[in-house]
Amino acid sequence: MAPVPAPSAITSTAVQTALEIYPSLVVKAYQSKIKDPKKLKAALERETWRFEELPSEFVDQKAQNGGLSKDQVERLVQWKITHGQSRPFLPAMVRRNDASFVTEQTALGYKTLRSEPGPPSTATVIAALDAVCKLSGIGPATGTLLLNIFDPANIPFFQDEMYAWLFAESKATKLKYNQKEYLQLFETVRPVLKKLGVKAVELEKASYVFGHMEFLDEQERNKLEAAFGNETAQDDKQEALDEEKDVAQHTTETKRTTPRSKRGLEGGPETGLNEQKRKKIRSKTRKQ
DNA sequence: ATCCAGCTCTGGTTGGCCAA
DNA sequence: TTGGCCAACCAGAGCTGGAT
Repeated sequence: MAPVPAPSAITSTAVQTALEIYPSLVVKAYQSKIKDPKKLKAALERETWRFEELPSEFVDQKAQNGGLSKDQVERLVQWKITHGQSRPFLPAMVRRNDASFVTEQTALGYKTLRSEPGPPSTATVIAALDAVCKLSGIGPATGTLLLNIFDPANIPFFQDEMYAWLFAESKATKLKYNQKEYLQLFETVRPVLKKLGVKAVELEKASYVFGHMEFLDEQERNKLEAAFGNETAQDDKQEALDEEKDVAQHTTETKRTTPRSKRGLEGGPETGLNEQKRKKIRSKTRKQ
């Protein structure tokens, strides 16, 4: 299989082909990791909900300057951990948030995005991300998913597959899923979206296909390879190098992983280290 | 062969700690 | 006070092995 072209060398043909392949690839990817038929069905329903039903039901909420409901956020988190790496504790953490606080903070994040006409600047995205990351269980990775619901055209979801494709050289390095890494991704994706005239959510799906090519059948593989062949690589490679230099400069200016303002917001008898440690001890005792 | 309890694996989020 | 690093923590899915 031919290697996936670099982001600066990718063509809209390749992205469109990946988008055509995406629905069947998702089914195969889910089948590979979910053995229970009922859970598989639920996961595929969530997949449809996230990309088709939620955007339409969110139209009204957006028009009323509203945020996401707690139920919607919980379901998105559930989708995220099925779609990507399993993080079973995340739903429980998100569940701890007060329903009104969830709507409040997502609305605040969206208000920040709305304050700027056109595609949001890096500073605006950081500010919006800070707002949604005030929620328990929502870090930069999940936070970008919430922002992506508001602006699927310009704000990419921090997805493993996308990062791996954008920064192929970083494969050996373990992702920290912090704001710094997301800003790297954001800055790199922006020119690609502009050049190809595609939405961030479409590039998200395409990169998922690029990251799971082991699930392609022969026909799909050939189709994608043919699409890769359309690339105009030479001119773009220098551009890619220049972009990478720019990104390196930007990342030296980024902020801390977790906003300090968020620290200490948690509390109460059900949260915090002591409770976690008690649970750990209980768990260990049970195992003995 | 089947069932089921217990074990292991997983990595994003959080908060403690230290340096500047 | 802020930034950066890093270990602790979470619990469901899948796996394993003993019991029937």
